[in-house]
Amino acid sequence: MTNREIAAALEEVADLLEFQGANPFRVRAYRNGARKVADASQSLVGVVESSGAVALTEIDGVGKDLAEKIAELATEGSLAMFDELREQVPPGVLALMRVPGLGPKKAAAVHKELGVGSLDQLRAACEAGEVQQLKGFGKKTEETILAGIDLAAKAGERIRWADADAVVQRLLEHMDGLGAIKRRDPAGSYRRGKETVGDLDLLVDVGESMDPTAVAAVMDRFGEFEGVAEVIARGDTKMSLRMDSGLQIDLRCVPSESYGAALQYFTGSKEHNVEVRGRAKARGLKVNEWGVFKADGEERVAGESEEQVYVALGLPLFPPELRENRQEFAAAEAGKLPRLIELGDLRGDLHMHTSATDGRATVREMVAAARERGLEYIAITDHSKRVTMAHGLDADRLRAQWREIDVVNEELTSEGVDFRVLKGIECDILEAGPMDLPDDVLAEADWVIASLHYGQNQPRAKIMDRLLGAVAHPSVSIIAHPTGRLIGKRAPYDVEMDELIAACAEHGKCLELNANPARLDLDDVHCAAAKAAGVPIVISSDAHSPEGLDVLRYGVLQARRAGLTADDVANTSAIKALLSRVGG
DNA sequence: GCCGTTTTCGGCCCGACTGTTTTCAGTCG
Repeated sequence: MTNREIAAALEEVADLLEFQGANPFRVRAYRNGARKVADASQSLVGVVESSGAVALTEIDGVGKDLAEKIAELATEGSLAMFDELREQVPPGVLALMRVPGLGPKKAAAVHKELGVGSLDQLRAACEAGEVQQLKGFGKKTEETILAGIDLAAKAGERIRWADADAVVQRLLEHMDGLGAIKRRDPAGSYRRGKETVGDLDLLVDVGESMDPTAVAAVMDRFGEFEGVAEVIARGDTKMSLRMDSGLQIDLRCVPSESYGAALQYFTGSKEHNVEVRGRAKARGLKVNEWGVFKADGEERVAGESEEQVYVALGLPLFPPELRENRQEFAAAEAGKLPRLIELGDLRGDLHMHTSATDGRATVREMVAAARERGLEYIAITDHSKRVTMAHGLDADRLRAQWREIDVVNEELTSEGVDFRVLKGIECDILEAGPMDLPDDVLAEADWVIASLHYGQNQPRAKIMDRLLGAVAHPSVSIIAHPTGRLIGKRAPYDVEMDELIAACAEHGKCLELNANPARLDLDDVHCAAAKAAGVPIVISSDAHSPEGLDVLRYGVLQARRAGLTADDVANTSAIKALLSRVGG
């Protein structure tokens, strides 16, 4: 089983236990375990095979029990306790808990009292007016549930960060200019730069005192945002909207003295905050969204700025991208919190296409676009001939393009421009294993990307043969979009990432972090694993047009989540250093 | 189910909002 599959199983165990009314802390332990498994950079099957179940207890939050259950999943592919739980809880009941407003208690009630075991039955029971008769339920609750059933399909659907960003920018533009707003920041998983975002949070500083008039003005303006379908809730400080698209946006208004605490709190992650609060408690302090307080009284120790909040707890101001309770607390204690890479650190872009294949611009136009964006070098890497739909290049057309690149480089040199174009190719790894172009052609290239576009559904052994063969090829510099996943659309191909990373380390090859917002491949966990193995990451745009270069920032955000510094990313180097570091 | 700078037992983050309630449970983040 993959780590992801093991994590999904543990997560479902937690759901089932929660439905049964189990000890909430036991439920939390399973959820926490699921997250740790999903975040693990090594394949846990491999860990269990080489070191046994006991090695898993090294993972923080995994004790003897969970270690044995994870090992059982890893070696057997199933878990006896999981199967028993599934027998006790009818299938379909878990879907009930995904209806907004229906948590484990209410879901259990409708199941126990009314025999409801599916969304269809729940709808029927609501429409028959049976649900409002239950103790603790009423007419309003029934209506909420009925509306929630329709939302259940959409709910849980996360949007890409880049799409969330578009909404955020529109929202900020809509809100800005209102005098009642002193400061404002989008928070939540958007601020942490997660590759997908479930809902949006906007935090607003309404001034020294929570002037009700100011709050009302902010909330009124918020409610007038274009595309609002409904106001879900509106209280004294908090308001929630649902957009036509189904996206939920939460607004929180806080006084200036609490703004930093609120920003810290609403940025999350939940797991990071649990740790923060636990640490506060150990220091005799209490943290909530209003500030840091002495545990025994009302005295506020911090709250105005986020930095003050962390400092009061003896912690550094963590970059939002690292706030996942993965390694950040340990790194901070060791004084090894990384200085994360920034967009300005990138000096080149090593993956892009031109109109010779499926791109829209010429080599010269791509050079101009890259120079406008402050880059010092690019590699032109069009598709190879196997990619017939894109009119991929054969050896002759490729060599013709390289002659053109020679001319462009000579022009740049004669104009005194410090910019260089590398002669590259995105060469397919054919279904049977070999590269799509002859070795002597690849040997002439400055930069060879190896990619897998066909036979993506092959079994793991075959996929790995192809990838490892490419890594060992003397002319190959890098594996592009190593898992092939498209976020929310296409599953990754069956890659044993540990093995691929180890091979890259052995042969001195790079792995790509493809910055296309639909790909972001490698993901943050795998990037961190590559870093740990000393494998350089290359952040690439895979641009098919001049504007396509602008996606680099999404890749940088993902790299930051992985804890990457400029040194971990090869294309932060000047051209000479790059080529001496990673061949070509 | 996990964990230990007062602990191997007894804790485990904290508050807003809603609805069904006259003081609180459930849900959400």
